[in-house]
Amino acid sequence: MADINQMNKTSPRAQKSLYLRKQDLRRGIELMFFAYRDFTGEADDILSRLGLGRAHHRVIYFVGRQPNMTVSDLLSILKITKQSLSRVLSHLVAEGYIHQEQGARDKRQRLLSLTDKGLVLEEKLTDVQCKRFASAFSACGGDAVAGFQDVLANLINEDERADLRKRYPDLFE
Amino acid sequence: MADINQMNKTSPRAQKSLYLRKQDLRRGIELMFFAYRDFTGEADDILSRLGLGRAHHRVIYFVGRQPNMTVSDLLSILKITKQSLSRVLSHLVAEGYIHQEQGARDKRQRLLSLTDKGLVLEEKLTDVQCKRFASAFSACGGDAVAGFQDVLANLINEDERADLRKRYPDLFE
DNA sequence: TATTATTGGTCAACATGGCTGACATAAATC
DNA sequence: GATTTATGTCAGCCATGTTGACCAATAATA
Repeated sequence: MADINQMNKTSPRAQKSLYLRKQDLRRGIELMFFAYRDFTGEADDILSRLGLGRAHHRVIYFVGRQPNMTVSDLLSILKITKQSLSRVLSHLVAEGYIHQEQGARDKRQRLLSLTDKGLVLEEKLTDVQCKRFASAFSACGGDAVAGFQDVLANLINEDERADLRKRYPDLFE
Repeated sequence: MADINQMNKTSPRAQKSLYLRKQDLRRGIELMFFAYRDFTGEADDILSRLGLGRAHHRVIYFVGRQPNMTVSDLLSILKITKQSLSRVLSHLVAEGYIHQEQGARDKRQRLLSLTDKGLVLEEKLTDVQCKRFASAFSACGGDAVAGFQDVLANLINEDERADLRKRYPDLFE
């Protein structure tokens, strides 16, 4: 596989679908890199001014999305160790962004939710990211958005996709 | 903006395009998070067994894509500090993944290219990521791929997009 | 030619956010 | 009563970003 691009040009019979050529797959890799970087950039700036990082953002985002979730829930979404999460979560609780209360059914559980302060920050962060998406979506139209969602969903590991489908039924339409 | 979803349901006159509702924008955020994590996961595993990280991957990838690029070129693509790059790049040179030679036009420049060892690793890493894209693209079809590319391109900062268009004319079709 | 700007390297220090391992505790469950 | 589960905590390591300071070689220019 010295040069698949070359192959595609010189050997019509080996021609793949237009979107499965090596150059198209590489474009996917590159677009993901650049888009993800800019997608997170603005929020990172806001966070850094507050002494917070991207890890804090993830916690705030997912707790905001699903109030009263447990630490376990969060761990299985973020797929990091509890020690890593603990550091970030403790900080957010200490700074008053996150409120935790004992679970009723299982008293060991800490049910996590955003405080008012946390909610304000969550809205601010989600807002800048949503604006970016709104702008991109508007520029591309509904069919492109559907394709975007479809491809991203299929980039997710299959088992993880099944888990997510259960947890967030509306994530995949 | 207590609850835009609620608003969309209860106030038909405030209804936005189907793909610009808050829930759709949030879906974009979430899909990006999960897809990016899994997109990088396999490569990260390969790299960690070699004592390398994602930062090394980026260098290997972009040097592989554009041999004989300079350190400056790489810095403006990766958008990290030269000190950060230096650490990673020195390591890759020491480990024999990257070859550097003095620039002919400007003797200060180090022109970077992959060694045979570097090329082997680059192909292995690119291959696992390309396979993921090939699988996702196949599952979704060409229209979805076009939409995917279109949306990602529009998520990139406008000025950056212009720069990229000059550097990699084929990145945006 | 002398000065300035560019390209790049280096050293030191620090922060974030992953990781592992070990151990503690309370509550639920078998 | 014993075991499993949910969670916390402490200690340390590693990768990868940051800033600031400073140096050297080369290129461009006044």
